Amino acid sequence: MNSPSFRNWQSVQDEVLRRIHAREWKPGDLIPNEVDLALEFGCARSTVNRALRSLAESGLLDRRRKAGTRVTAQPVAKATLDIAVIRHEVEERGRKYGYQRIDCGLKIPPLAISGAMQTDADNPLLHVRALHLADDAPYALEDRWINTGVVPDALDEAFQTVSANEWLLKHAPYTHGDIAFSATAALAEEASILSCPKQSALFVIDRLTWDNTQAVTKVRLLFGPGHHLRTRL
Amino acid sequence: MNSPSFRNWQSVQDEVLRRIHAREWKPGDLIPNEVDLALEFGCARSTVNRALRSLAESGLLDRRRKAGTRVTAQPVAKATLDIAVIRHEVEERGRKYGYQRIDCGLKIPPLAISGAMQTDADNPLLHVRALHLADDAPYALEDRWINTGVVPDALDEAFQTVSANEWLLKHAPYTHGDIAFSATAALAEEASILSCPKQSALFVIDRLTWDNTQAVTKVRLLFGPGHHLRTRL
DNA sequence: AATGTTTTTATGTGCATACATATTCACCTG
DNA sequence: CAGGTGAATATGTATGCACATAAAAACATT
Repeated sequence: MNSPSFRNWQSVQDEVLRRIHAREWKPGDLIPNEVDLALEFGCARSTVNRALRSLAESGLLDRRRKAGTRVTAQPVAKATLDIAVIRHEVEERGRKYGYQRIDCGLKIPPLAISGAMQTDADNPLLHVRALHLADDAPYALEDRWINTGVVPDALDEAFQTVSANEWLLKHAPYTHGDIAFSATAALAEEASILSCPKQSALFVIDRLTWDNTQAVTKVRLLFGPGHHLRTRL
Repeated sequence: MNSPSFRNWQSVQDEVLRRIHAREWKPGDLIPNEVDLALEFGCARSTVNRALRSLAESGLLDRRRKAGTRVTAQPVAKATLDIAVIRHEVEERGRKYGYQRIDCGLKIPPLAISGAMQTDADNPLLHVRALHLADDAPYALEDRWINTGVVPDALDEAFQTVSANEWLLKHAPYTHGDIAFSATAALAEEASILSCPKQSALFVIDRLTWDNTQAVTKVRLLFGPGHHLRTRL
């Protein structure tokens, strides 16, 4: 029973992963406690702790004080999506990025918008629409409302060359956000902007960004047919 | 300049977050090193390390040895989606879960499937189609191919009452998976199963699960119109 | 049996220290 | 000046120890 040196937390983690995967420890099973594992692996308890904590964070282990550590029965796969600036997203795929502002101006928003952003119904917000291009073809249509009460500087911007997407990241701090993915059929105008048939199935990302209790911006991104959002898990 | 006790890593993290958010440390800025921060906060370096490492994991800080720690210029928002078993997903929304198997049998898969799964083109796979219901209304259509070479036990299952979704999680180990989200227009048969109009925009999740180098299963989930996948960031 | 109290136990965290490792930066050499 | 070399430095991690904390389990009390 030579223990081939599990002296760093990565290798401890690998070994634990191996045992889970090899079903030596089955889903739902209680695994040995940290002290015993440290003894077996010939390392410090804190090293084992680091490894197990990391696995718990990624959802493979369930840990509770006194109750011990067990293999998650039905691991909730955690797909981590990287929502980057659209320009980066396009360039990372090796395509040329392009940007066209469509329109921009202060407007009283629809009730659905002021409601979601919790602003007064008669309070005008900055509305910006723009098209993101990849290799000169339409990539995504951005429809955004900006709370000028929170980001007054946005009023001085026309978003002609810099997308609101990027400008806001640089100028508007935020604490958290809600994001939702869905599918919708292209309306006539949307279809014409994205140069796709009317009623095409579009991939949608809705994002609402908050600075503590105040909504900063609400954006809807419509992606042309065939768009895929991929990740690993 | 009283330092009101930053003696645990959470409060250190909160304070760092506050400074980033208050723009005392702006995007791109280099922040003080761990030793200095530990001194300022009156705690051990390892405590500061824990706090900063955690922030780096969530993408708010960029850390490099010797180069130091800086506030991420354009934070890549990491949206973590929890992809649970569909039954749990439905029940968590407080709705009644239902399940109907549509069909199930060994079949030679289309080339697109055998190609993606890297199985021989003439190798039959187990094909299962099923409908998931929420409050007796169609919720998601599951179309799945199972590699019986990897999960031979699946042949003994008819998936009449237990969904392949759940059965596999319990019986088939896997190491990793690819997942993709997109939108598609409902074909005639899909529309009829989901009882929605033909050509409706459906939300799609495609998942391909691997056990090391062998594909375990490939599944396509079609969600009815109006479905949203939400998360926080 | 129902309820409240104490003990036990596994994880969670903090600290001081030491050493590892990746980079940068300054310096040296041809 | 180009290019290589080595010192300096910030983060990364392992260790041993101590104590905190949650929660189960054992025990006592009514």
